[in-house]
Amino acid sequence: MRILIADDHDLLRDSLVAFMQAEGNIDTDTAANLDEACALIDGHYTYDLVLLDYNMPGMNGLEGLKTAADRNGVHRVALMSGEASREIAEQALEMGAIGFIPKTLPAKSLVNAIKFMAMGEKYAPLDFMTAEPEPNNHPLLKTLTDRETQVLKGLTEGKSNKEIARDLELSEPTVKLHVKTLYRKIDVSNRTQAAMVARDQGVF
Amino acid sequence: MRILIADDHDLLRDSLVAFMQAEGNIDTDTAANLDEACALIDGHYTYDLVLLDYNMPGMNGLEGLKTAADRNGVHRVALMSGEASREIAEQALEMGAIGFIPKTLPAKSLVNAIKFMAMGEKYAPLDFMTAEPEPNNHPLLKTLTDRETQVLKGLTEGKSNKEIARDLELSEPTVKLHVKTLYRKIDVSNRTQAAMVARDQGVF
DNA sequence: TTGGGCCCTATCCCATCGGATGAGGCCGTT
DNA sequence: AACGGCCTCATCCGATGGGATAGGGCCCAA
Repeated sequence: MRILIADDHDLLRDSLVAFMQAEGNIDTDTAANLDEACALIDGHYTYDLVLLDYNMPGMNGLEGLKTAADRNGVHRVALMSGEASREIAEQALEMGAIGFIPKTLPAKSLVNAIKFMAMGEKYAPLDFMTAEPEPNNHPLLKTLTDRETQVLKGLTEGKSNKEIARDLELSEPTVKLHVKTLYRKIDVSNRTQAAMVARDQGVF
Repeated sequence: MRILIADDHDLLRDSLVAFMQAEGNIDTDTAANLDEACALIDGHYTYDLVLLDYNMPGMNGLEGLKTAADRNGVHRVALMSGEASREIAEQALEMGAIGFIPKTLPAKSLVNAIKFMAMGEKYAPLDFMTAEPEPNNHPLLKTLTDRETQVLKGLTEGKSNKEIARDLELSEPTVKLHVKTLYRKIDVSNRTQAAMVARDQGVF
């Protein structure tokens, strides 16, 4: 069994390799970015599993997943990430990834998941995938009312007031009011800044 | 010597602990999020170094750094991150962090850096800090001209066309032109969407 | 030299946004 | 009962944004 681990974190990569070797019977190659990974994939080995980090040079979100998955001789590609959300995991699986691994997993589960996928099984940690869209305890949202939060979400999606109004079944003036008040609360002066703040804080 | 490592990645945490123990003479506590870390800090141990992951639950950007640094008995706090940019590193150091560690460091350097900081020295990897604001090979920017790229940067900062024009020493109509054309190129219909796309792709 | 790409500027138009003001309804606490 | 918080809607205003159109300049390649 041969797997390829692509991640730009030296420590994580080496730790994983050590663990996999301890399992015996598993050959592990590594790459520090997508290009290196692709070069190895195009090489003379066939991998039972290609494990890609979501946040590594060359990935550009889920584009890199497609890039790697479209190569000859690639059977199974899995995504690995430290911070990615359920949505990204779901998108990856929809795009044909055989699995998704949050780096927050304990080492043992991590190794098991990799072996599991290398054998052709789909894998995604149940508790992670079934997690509620999170109650969102974010401090920034603490200061916002329900409506304001909904409106802010609309802003982060680049919607106009009119669109937000339609989606929430409100009148436009009402939306504008919420917009204005939430500007004051998070201390910004236009919708783009509001959206960026929300994104920066990882609210949604 | 006693240090506290706070990171939500089980594997990374355990690996680091193993490495530190192998060094001997270093007691290492761990936490999986900021709250746990703060609880330990408030406990009966005094840490020579508190190492915080930038992307862990409770951090909310650099807020968490302040939260931890403001506690009693905290001498030295360092930030650790897998993907953070130079700017964040610089901000952290400005805020009083004793160091910044990219997780992309080889294990050996990582351990040395931690020991270094625990002894009271400031640390930041030279090649990382002095790296150019990166030529930015991002594919999205490949399709944009220089001016469009500059304008897009302005958009991600939530600026108005007028502000962008002033900053770039252009007239407002010119900025509007660039804005319009870059909308077409990245297939969005307003500035907020453009800003979000740029942010999602990690362009700036 | 004749394009074409990129850059700059200008004007005009309408839609949208940001903000202020006023008003009413609902609900829970005081 | 009175108040405050939250939600709703309306009208009006000036500023900004999105888009079209039209012009000119520069430079490089065909």
